[in-house]
Amino acid sequence: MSRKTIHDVAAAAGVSIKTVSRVLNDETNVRPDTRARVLAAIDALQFRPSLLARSLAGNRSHTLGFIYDDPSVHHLTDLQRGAMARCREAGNRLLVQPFVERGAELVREVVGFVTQTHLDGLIVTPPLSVLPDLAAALEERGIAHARIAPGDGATNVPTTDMDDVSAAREMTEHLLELGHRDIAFIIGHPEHVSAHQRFMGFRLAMEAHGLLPPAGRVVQGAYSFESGVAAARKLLAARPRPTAIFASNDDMAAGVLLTAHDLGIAVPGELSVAGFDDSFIAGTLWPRLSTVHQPSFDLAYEATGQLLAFLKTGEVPPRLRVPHRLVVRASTGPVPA
Amino acid sequence: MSRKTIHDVAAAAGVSIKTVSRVLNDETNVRPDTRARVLAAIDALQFRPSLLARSLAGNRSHTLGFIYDDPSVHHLTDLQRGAMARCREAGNRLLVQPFVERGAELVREVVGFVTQTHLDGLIVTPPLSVLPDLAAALEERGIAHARIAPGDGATNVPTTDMDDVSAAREMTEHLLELGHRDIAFIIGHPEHVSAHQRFMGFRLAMEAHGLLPPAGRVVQGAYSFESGVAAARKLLAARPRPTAIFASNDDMAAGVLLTAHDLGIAVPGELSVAGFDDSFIAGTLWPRLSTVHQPSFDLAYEATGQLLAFLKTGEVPPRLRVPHRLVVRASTGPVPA
DNA sequence: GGTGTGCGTGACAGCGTTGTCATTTGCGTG
DNA sequence: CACGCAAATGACAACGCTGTCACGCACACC
Repeated sequence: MSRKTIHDVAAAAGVSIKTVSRVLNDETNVRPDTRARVLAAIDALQFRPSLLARSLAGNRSHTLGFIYDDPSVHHLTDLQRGAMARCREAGNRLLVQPFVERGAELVREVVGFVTQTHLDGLIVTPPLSVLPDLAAALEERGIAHARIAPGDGATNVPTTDMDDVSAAREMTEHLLELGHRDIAFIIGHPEHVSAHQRFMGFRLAMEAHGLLPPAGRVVQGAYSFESGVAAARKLLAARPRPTAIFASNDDMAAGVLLTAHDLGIAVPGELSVAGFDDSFIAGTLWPRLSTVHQPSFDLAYEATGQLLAFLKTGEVPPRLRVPHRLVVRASTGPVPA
Repeated sequence: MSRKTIHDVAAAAGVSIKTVSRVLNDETNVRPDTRARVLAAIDALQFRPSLLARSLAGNRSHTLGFIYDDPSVHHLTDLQRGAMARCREAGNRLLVQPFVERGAELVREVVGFVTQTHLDGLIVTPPLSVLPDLAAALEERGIAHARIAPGDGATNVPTTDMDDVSAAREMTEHLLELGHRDIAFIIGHPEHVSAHQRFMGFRLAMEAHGLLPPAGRVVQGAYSFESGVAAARKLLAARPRPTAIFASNDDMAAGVLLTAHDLGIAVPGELSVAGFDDSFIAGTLWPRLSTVHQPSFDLAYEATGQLLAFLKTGEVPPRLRVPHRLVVRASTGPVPA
């Protein structure tokens, strides 16, 4: 099957290739009957325009890049799905690419990626979205992009995020309402701003109740399941034990849950466990995990929409904050007597 | 930053664009000092060749498509990672695209996808890899592709799979060795051949011990967590209860585990639970799930390698069977007295 | 009836590479 | 020192589309 080209269609419809091009791109100034004739020819020949040629000739590739370096599978998958869904609706494609480098190397790789593939724009996900040198390089070179959860501070590019501070505060308040006072906290990967923000939310809620997290009750994690296990081992070895552990994402909370089970500690009878993200895993754990629903899909969906809008109009839409939601399930309960 | 082109490099190096092209493509017949001069110019200008132009002019896009329609997040993610890793090594790119259609519609969409984007080839994952009309259409049109786990039967395209039958048999034998006789089985999504093969392996092992799965002990699932919960509810309501449940993937096994916990049934004390896949989730569950390690990453990695080799040499490599491995953890134990 | 206006259409030059083929260069040979 | 041949290089078309601009034509206007 030799490739059908716009010339074949033009010949079949008895028009010039330019008219075919007009029909393909829904341009005006084509007589209805001409358009119909071209459409019929396209259909008859099963013609599909070459996106390569189109991108090369026009100045837009109708392709966005999605760059990431995320340890959390579920969160990432949801982000990717959101971005892809929005791209699909708009008739664009999404090129997904991981980047593990940092600093100048990262900048060079990303810029190379964009130039090589003629990307229209880039969806930058955490933790890449917080890197100032990458942000600077993209802006300097005029590479359109949207940032997901880049942390606080003004940006002059499309930005979406959620209120991690408030969300963590709400979860902490939920634990406080259950009577817990001795609450431990597992911090996420330090490269992610969300890790700091969630910790901040925790502290604010505690302080509002006149509480300070006692020494040894705050442990550094890395958003991974294993880091949750390690943190839980440390926390649960202490005497007295904390009555609740707030892990700042679900993967780490899963590690806490597993460790508690291993040690024969009843959840939530003797220990309450809270997570963050409401990822797939949260509903599969026993007891079902109390967590914060993080709108990962929406975050990426909206960011992509904003980027597309920016590309069209050139105007930077205002920062969009996607709502979160406390999800109380079975892993949190009243403080033991 | 206006785009740097091969012309800029040619001018800077004082050679023709064709010579630059030769250097870029590692062709012979370029004097070492000329090559060095061109390389220096490329470096100085931070030049990156346009992949679009290259694909359009040459006849290869150095891009493979990865098509899927899989309900199991973890398995899919691993496949995708494997394919991407192999592509990276070979300097190719991977375009990931889901397809939910079936029949003629699917064929049209996939073929359109390939033509539009000038794909060099396609990695076809289950369950798409089992569809005969898709396979026929691809072969008829001469679209190079590799199939992952297409089921039995000869194929004349690069193919990788694992031995689902033997793997399921081994797991069943493991349960039999623990003394279980009343073993229930949850079948996977019927569109996947692996579902049938795993069930087959289970039956073969049972029959080898003179056992037939009693009525009501075999339940249809769909490879999803929810279907595992539903199946477990049914199975665990029966009196007497089975002493073991073999769910044909980990997500369903997670559902079984959760349900058992909800019902206060001790695992593995009163009930052994086995899964299949050894996905991320298997290690996060409590008790840690006994399962079969399915080499998803390798499967896709090898399939991609085979496809690349086929594109280069035109020879179809022999079907590759990737080894699996029984992973006995804590969810299976001796039959209760 | 000449003129301006705007719609519908086509010719043709790019876009940034690779492929083909012609041409130049360098070097060993008689 | 001329000659021949292979190695090195270049000119230019081609890939399949869009952008630019020019052209022809119908229509309304004074």
